[in-house]
Amino acid sequence: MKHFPSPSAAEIRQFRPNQYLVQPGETPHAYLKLVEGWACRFRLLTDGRRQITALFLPGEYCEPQWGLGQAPRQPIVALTTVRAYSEPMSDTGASALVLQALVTMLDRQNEWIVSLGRKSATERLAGLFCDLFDRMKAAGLTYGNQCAMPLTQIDIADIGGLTSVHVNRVLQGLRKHRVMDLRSKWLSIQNMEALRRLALLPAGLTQTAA
Amino acid sequence: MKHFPSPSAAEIRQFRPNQYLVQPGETPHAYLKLVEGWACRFRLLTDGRRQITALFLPGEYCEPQWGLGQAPRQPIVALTTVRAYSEPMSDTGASALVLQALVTMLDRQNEWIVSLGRKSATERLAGLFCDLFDRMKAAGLTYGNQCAMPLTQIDIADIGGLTSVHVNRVLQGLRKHRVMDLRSKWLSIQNMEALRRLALLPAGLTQTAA
DNA sequence: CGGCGTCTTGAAGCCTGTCAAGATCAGTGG
DNA sequence: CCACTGATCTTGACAGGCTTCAAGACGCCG
Repeated sequence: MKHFPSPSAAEIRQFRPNQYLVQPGETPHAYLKLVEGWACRFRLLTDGRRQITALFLPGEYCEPQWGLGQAPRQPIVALTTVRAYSEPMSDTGASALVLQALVTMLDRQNEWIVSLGRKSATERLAGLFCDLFDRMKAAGLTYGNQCAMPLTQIDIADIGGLTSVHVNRVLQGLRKHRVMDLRSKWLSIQNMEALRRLALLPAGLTQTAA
Repeated sequence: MKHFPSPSAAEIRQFRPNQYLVQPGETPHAYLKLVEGWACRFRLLTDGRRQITALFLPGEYCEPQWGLGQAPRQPIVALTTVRAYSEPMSDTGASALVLQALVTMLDRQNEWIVSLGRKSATERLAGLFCDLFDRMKAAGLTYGNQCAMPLTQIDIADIGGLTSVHVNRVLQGLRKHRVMDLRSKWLSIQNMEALRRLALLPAGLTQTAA
């Protein structure tokens, strides 16, 4: 965790899986933008229940609200090996890019509240993988209808408010019906239309093989 | 907190229960700040399931992200009679107050994701009423350990991701154990410490009778 | 090759939902 | 002041989605 070799702060930091990018209460000095790897923010209840409240994918800002003088409330931990760019915060206020990231995060959290409150396990997970695939595509990291998906079933459970046992069963269902196949950290979507339908999303205009 | 006595735009608008303050896609011309009454934002799924994604109480800004060039994605409807102040948006960027409101909303949504994902019905509702009571207190609208609570059990269900039947049973449980009593749109908290404990919150420093 | 985390599977149970009916309450009009 | 109407609240019986518990299989790594 060496830093500040040069006076001008611009810098790439590297983290290993399960290493904290930031812990609650730390005062952040820069925006963190992921260059490579995945990270997540989460909350741990006293009895061990865990809920993941945000995922950060390559190209995305971690916690743009730091620019508004907000100290982190929840830890952020690397899910894979992560390389992150530390972008100095300007004193003159947050950039348009950062504010855009903030609004995107708000929207995403809103949708996730709807999922957790009113959708079934299958609908939730279908929606999750639609979202993640789109974000991976935005990062240029998809190959046809496939992309990396470095989450354990336990992670997925902690995103979806489920148990890993049930996640396993839902994934098997999706596999059996040829909707998508998630295996050894690799996602391949066989029927995007069906997946979007399951997620209760409007018909998708994404590319399909057929 | 009134300003802009000039003819230019400063204005109070009134809404009746179930009237929309704003619908998705409309371009907002001003910040809406509630002067009196409650409102909520929600999403309706095609099969009728409803999830409320935010509550707006007196003194609070509806949707501060409008200032960042974001069109509303979900409708906002009045739960009671509402009077709202239309605060003109400055072209020079969002005010510190509005940004503060934005960060608060992000935090609150985060907490609610944790509730919906990992907490039981009782824990969720206890947390909800703690939060609402604190916000009513901030608005100067509490009387001892009591305040107005103009939500139907159906509304509460749609906030908590539950059914109104189950909400009813949870409320009866809280009543029986002398934790709180919600009846005819009036909340009275008999045991704040117990309520906060149920909500899995850190010990509260709020006023108690004992 | 042993160990540890993850994945898979089965059986049993519970929290919450569904369905349905009656009670209570608020508002309206006579 | 009272009957009427629709929304909300309440209660009971039953069902189901998801969890819990437990054990075994698999895969990765030193």
